[in-house]
Amino acid sequence: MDYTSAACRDGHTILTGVRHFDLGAILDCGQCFRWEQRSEGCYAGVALGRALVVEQKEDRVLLRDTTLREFQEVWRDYFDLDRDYGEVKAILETDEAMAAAVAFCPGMRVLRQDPWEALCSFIISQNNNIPRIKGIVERLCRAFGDLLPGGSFTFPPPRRLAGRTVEELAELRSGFRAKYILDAARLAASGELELEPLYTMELDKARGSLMSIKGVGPKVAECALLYGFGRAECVPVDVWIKRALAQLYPEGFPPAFSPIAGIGQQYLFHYMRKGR
DNA sequence: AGCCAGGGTCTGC
DNA sequence: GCAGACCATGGC
Repeated sequence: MDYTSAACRDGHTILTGVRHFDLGAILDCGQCFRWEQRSEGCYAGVALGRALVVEQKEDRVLLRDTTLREFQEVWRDYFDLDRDYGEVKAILETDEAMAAAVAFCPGMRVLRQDPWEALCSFIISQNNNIPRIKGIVERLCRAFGDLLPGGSFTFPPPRRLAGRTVEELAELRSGFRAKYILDAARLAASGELELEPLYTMELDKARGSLMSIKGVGPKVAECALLYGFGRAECVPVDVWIKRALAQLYPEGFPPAFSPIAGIGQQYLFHYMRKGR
């Protein structure tokens, strides 16, 4: 567990002794698209149907207007706080190149996001850049999500999108991805594609299942599994990771990485893009 | 103007 | 199986 204590004061939950946790890096490294920086170390966003303002100062993390119960039931898992990233990094640091990536951003973590949101967001991500992905996702939520107190919107569930038309989704300036979003929503809403089993299904079966969606190839499937279904073995290979693999790991990642290779991928991705 | 952005599909060999 | 055209959009 990567924090010492959680306590509620004046309606806010305060975590102390938080380790291996760099809020800014976690929320702005291309794994999620619904958080905006408000000020230094302070971010506002929506996840799992709830709005949150969260702030980090050194080893303390403040979750505004959050009961202890909500922290325990929702955010503790979302921020992957039950995982000991000391152990993860001990494995990764046995490798020289990965040790450099970890050293560049020791506070990186992989979030446990809502599966549908992760799937849909990474469908939108294809051949796209992060600011524009965020824009499309935001317009999608404003158009079809539920209004929350405070003015933000939830991510619309499959049922809500399944009845839309390609034209309506294209109005979000999602381009050629509109038909893919719709196909995913219809499959998920009809039950033809069940998401819940993908948490535990044999990996190659899960990959195949996701790739039955139009517009979902190996990269998007891997992203959905890693970020949405907590499958830490999954390694999305985009152009950056492809370059890194070619240069540093022509034989692939060391086998010892396997159970947490996807987390290693996140350190490496961030290092490749933002490091030096 | 041309290239790139956390890719995938479709076609032709 | 694999290369190449094409796909919408926006920033640089």
